[in-house]
Amino acid sequence: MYSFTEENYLKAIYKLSDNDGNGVSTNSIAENMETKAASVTDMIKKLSDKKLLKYEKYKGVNLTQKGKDVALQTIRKHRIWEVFLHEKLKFGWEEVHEVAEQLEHIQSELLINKLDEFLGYPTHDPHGDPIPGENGEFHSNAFVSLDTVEANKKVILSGVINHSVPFLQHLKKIDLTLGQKLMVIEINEYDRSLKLVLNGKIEIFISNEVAKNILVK
Amino acid sequence: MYSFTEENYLKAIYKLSDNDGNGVSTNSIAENMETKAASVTDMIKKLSDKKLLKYEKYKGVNLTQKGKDVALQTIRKHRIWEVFLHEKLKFGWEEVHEVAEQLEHIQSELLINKLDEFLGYPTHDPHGDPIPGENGEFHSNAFVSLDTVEANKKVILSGVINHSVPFLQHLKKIDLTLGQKLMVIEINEYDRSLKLVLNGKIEIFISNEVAKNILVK
DNA sequence: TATTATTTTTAGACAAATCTAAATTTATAT
DNA sequence: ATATAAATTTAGATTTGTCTAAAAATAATA
Repeated sequence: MYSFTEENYLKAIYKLSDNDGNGVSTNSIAENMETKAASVTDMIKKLSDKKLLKYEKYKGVNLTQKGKDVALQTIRKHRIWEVFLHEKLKFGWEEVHEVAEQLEHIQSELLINKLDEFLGYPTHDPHGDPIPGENGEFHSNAFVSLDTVEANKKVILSGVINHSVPFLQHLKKIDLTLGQKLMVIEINEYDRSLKLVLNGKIEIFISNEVAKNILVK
Repeated sequence: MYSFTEENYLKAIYKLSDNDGNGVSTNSIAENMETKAASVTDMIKKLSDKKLLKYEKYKGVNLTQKGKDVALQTIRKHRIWEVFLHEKLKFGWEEVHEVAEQLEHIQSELLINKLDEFLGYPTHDPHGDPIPGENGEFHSNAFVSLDTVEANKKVILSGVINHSVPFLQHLKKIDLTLGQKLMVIEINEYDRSLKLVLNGKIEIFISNEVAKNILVK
């Protein structure tokens, strides 16, 4: 239906959209996709011809409903594959993204639906990001950032904001993985670094920078 | 490493090779890949430059060891994915090929090895074709065609020669699927059609044409 | 507001893979 | 052995996605 490249553009534009009506700029797309602005202009024209987005010269772009649908289905496939890689094939959460970037472009409705069923209809990927449904609907997750949690309240690590490989590797090393039960037991006044207790036993310290990038519920 | 298209050419040439030193003809490749001879010539030159095959004008091509390795790894990936689709996602054996044609091109050594482990190191795909190992080695399967089996000998359906969707659908409809235990109980002298008994219970008739395309052990 | 600076677009070129039509080579048949 | 047929290659064009360099539009600043 749509090419590998078209799907990647739509996904990038979707993620860059604020839904405030302000068009996504050519440069921001180019930066996000690690390509040049001239290439983006070319592709934008093509996607506009296909009614996947609205484009006015020099004004940036906004996805149409059709464009959003394609983006959401691609994100859905990406995240379902990530669950498969993590849960079934035991990939680390820092390893799943790269492979899922390829798998998300496999064309087969049947495949993704059967995979979804095989995995028990997961609602979140291994980074805690919600998986859109077949019709693009999100069950919003209402997670909060760990640096806003009050002391002595039990929470569960449910997602991350920073998805970078080094960050994910760091968290894994200090046993902060998805589903981890934890409690903030001390908030340092000076730098807002935190002392946590994991599983009611081990105590660890994390910086505010790290805490800001962890989501809990 | 190699493009989608390059892998497909190498796979097709591998399958068309007799290993008798006779080059594979341009036309046979074109026919097999449903493309034009001129396109094949272009691609052949490219693959020859990359030392994946030996090419002399008007003499056809032969894969080098390097070319065979790439072809075998692609076939390995294809067949492992077919097992996954059939065993885990419950695709019919007539449905797996098309999707595996896409999945075989995903680039990740780690992925295919972890998938192989997840599936318990299968030796054959859902059509009974052997799965090459990591180093391209085959455990040859020594199956025989059902039309050569003597009467009253218990055998197990272990593969097919004809891989077409209609043929596979037909077999499934009459309960002839991989692993089915059966016995030839009557061989018609006139047209060499067969009467079979399945699981020691149900009796069915099949034509010689069908029998020739079924492999048993 | 006039002048820079930045962003975006256009123009033209390139690489990959394909095609058609024509030319060339090899095979076949009288 | 010569003519015809079949297979293969070349030449030139096309599509998709990309790029650089230059031009045009918009934004920022003095």
